[in-house]
Amino acid sequence: MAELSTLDRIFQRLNSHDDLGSAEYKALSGLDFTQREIEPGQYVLREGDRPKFCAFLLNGYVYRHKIVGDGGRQIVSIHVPTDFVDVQNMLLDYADHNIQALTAATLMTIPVQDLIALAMTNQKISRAMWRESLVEASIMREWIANIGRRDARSRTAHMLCEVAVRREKAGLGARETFDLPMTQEQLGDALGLTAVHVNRTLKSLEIDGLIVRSKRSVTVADWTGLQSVGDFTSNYLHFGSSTG
Amino acid sequence: MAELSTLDRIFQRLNSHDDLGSAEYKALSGLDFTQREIEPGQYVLREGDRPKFCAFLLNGYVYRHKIVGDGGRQIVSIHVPTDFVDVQNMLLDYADHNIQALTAATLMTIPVQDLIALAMTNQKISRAMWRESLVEASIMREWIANIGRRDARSRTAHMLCEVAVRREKAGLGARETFDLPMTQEQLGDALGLTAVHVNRTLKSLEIDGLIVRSKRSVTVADWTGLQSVGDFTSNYLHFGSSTG
DNA sequence: CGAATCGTTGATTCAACTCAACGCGAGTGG
DNA sequence: CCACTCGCGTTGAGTTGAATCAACGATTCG
Repeated sequence: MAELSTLDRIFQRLNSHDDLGSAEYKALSGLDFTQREIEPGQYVLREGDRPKFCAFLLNGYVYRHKIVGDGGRQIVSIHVPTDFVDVQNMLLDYADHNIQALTAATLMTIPVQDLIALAMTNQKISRAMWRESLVEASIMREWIANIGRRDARSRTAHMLCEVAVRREKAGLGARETFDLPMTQEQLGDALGLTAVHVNRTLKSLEIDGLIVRSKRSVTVADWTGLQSVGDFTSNYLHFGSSTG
Repeated sequence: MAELSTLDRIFQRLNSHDDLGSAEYKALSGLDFTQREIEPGQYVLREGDRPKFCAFLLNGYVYRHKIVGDGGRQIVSIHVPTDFVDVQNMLLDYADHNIQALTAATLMTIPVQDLIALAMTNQKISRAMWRESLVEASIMREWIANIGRRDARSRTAHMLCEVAVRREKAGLGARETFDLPMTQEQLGDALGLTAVHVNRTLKSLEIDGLIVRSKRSVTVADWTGLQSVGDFTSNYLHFGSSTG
């Protein structure tokens, strides 16, 4: 498979939501893209900021989080390449959460106003971007259920499955080969657990032969088993377009 | 204040997201509305169903929930009158969650295809509905943080604050007078707690003078106190339009 | 090579769950 | 009109999953 251009990747992503044509491709190509390299831990947007750019993630991991009153942090979503990391804020006056790089990452930023203007004049793009935000919301609902109703083992397995499948869908390799470079502290913040308990939970999953760990990375060893422990199905990821 | 017609209420709701004009009012009035009365516990939509209608809630409470593998239930959102209860599903091929009436409720249903068609031809309506769905997503992020990072007391107080404020915003009376007719079982399913623990938590909030309970209803006794215990601010509800 | 960050493990505590009994009010049927 | 049931709320006792506290390894990086 030939290397895809950035524009192709954005087009392909939106095209997965709605059937786009050459008019849309042309319209997208007219956007004012800026490539931006960010370092691990760097903030893309802070709570309270007015969003000025919408970003398409080309490389690396990015996550969004909220800080609660006692200083606790909750990661509310994780983004893999080909995700838009800012559709959620596009039409809102200020960000209700922080966006931060997990690893070194490459973003393609687009001025929010331009993107809104494009969506307002192109139905298909509007529909595709809207759908993108709805699928994200569906993932959030699953996270609510995951954190609210599954125990640590199941919850952790579920999250690993989700990231594995989303990476695979994005063309980043088979689900069995994915790599998740999060610290146990960060995993805890995503799962509503403490780092210590994440450590014990991962160990337990490894002992059961479901995952393999080496250094700071996790690999799936037994997909079926992990899926079963994690009570995971990919329905809520809504692969397949609205017109299909 | 004169009684508002259903159409006025829908217009007003969308107008809170984006400045609409008479063209939008006229377009909305052309929609094929059907009023539908539903009973407590009745399903509006089931997981896996293909959404055919989008509903505007006129009266009563409605909630959405997911069932996890071990039979546990997690409520992922609660709706008060003037909420749209189905924008989340509009562009998705099948529902990833259930929608059920909490109390007797009145819905105004609109065929999904008609509403999409309208949005695709009217930028302002499209933008307003899109924004409606983004605000809902913001509420879900707050729920993730609430369930993941706050203890039972704070978590419960936070949810009470949210419903109180959303009801007030919808013109259903001051936040101190709201009534939440949920069983403790249902509250538990919304908060990721058991009914027994909800009972103890509510009791504790009442002893501290933050709420008053009588029969199956909760009233706010000390708003400032409840807000403080619940670590609640209304930022994430994004009152105020995108153009303001 | 030292410092800092992150992972690992054990001991202990605690918040929330489970189990179980009982109370209460609304509705129902004899 | 009372007895019965049923669903829900309340309370206590005991258990447990996850948090906390604390120490020590391992890894990375300047």
